[in-house]
Amino acid sequence: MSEIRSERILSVVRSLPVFRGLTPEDQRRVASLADVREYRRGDVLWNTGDPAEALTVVVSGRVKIVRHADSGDVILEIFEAGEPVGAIAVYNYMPYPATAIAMEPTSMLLLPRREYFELLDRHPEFARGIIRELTKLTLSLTRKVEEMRGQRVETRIAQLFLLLAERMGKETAQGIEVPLHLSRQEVAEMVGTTVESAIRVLSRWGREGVLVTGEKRFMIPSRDRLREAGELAASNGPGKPLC
Amino acid sequence: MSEIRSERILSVVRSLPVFRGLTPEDQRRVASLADVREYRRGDVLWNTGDPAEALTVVVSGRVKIVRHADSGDVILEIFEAGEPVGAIAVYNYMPYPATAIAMEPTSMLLLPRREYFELLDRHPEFARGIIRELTKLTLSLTRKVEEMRGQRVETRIAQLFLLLAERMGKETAQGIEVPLHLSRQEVAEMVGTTVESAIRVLSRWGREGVLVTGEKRFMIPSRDRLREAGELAASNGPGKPLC
DNA sequence: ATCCGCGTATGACGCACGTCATATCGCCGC
DNA sequence: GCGGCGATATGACGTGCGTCATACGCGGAT
Repeated sequence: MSEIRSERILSVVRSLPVFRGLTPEDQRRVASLADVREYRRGDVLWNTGDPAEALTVVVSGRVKIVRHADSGDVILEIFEAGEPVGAIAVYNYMPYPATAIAMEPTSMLLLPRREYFELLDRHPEFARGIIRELTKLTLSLTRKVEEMRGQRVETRIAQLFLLLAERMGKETAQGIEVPLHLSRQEVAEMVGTTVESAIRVLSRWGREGVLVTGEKRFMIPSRDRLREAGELAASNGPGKPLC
Repeated sequence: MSEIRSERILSVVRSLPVFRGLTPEDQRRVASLADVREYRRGDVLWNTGDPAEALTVVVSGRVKIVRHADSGDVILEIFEAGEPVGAIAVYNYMPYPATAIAMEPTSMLLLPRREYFELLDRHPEFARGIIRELTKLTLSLTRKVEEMRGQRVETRIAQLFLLLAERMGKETAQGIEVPLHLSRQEVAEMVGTTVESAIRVLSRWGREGVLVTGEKRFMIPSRDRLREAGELAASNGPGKPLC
């Protein structure tokens, strides 16, 4: 029983890119100290303010990072398989600055902080991998700030889905498929608007065939049509009163 | 001449917290490889897309990081003395993702990438300092994203100045002084709005004595009054139709 | 079957704020 | 002196979208 479990954890460790640079014996050590946990959609991995005692890496599934503001929640980021979540908090002995929630059935690997630091010190390659992830995160936040400003809601939603298509889109016969179950509420939280506005845009695009919501996924028949739907807005006649 | 200069660079290196953990001989080595440059207000340190060939640390003065979007510019961050700027870009061999501009007479220390990496590898303490700065940056961006959403312009400007007061405010007889020369345009770019809106809010607050613009600085007579000016908005009667 | 809760959808209303136009006040160069 | 330029200011106008209300379909609980 426990044998089977530890065998499974070892294979999980081997499968994660962050641990690829380690020696086989270090991988075994990591596996012996790590734990794997399963979550269902909606499960809270941790809340804002919880102490960060372990490095958590997404093994499969997806996790959203949410900040609760008075004026509604904001989804800061979505992490996928292979990505470390909350590496910053663990590193700095700080409480988690935001809440983490599973968006689908998800399994996570947990590595105690102690061991995390040891790896950082002994394996420069591991450290670089972590820093690279931090970089991705920073750039993504940067882009988010830039997009948040001024832009119309339609534009932001279009950009969101174009980005998602780039990150996790699969080409199919009918266009690009984004295999992600996002509620209208979640879309709203990602672009910083209200549910109603998100619904209005998405249902209209659904009718127009620009972006079709399906069973736990979205379809983008044409990247270009989505892009221009976001750009030209309700611009009807000539003259450009829009920014 | 060159002697005097290198002497000066050495003292600069010694004065920067990031290099404090180094051995004296390493400090001397860093100083011998580093360079110091001076800029005036408005000078461009680098543009978006420029190759990042050196780690730059603010010695004195202030630098703003700007992203040029179609719909206007956005100020992402302001760096002060002691803080490394663009550490991410250098680390990842990537072109700078944003433009850096001096906001005041500013001097910067430039350390070639090669040496930067050597320090990272040989001095874990140095690496930790860098990661700590990255952390601060990430958290700051996180907060920015959260504030950008939904909030009214007044609220965002109030939060901006409360934050600045916290970061660089000095208590005086008339209140908190923020010794920073920000044009209305720059305020607008920091909170993601237009010059006109920023002007309207700031000039009104000036008349009301909530936030007074002075010669290259701002005065906040009362933190609380500024806070409530941002919160209650034009809410007059009871009932809360505002978010 | 009935009720409740949740996600989705759609309409009406109003306001905050972006846009455009205009004006004043320095400061600089000639 | 004058004209041009940039920063600050203020008013008028239009609208995107947040707010509120209402409605419908669906799954789970009793």
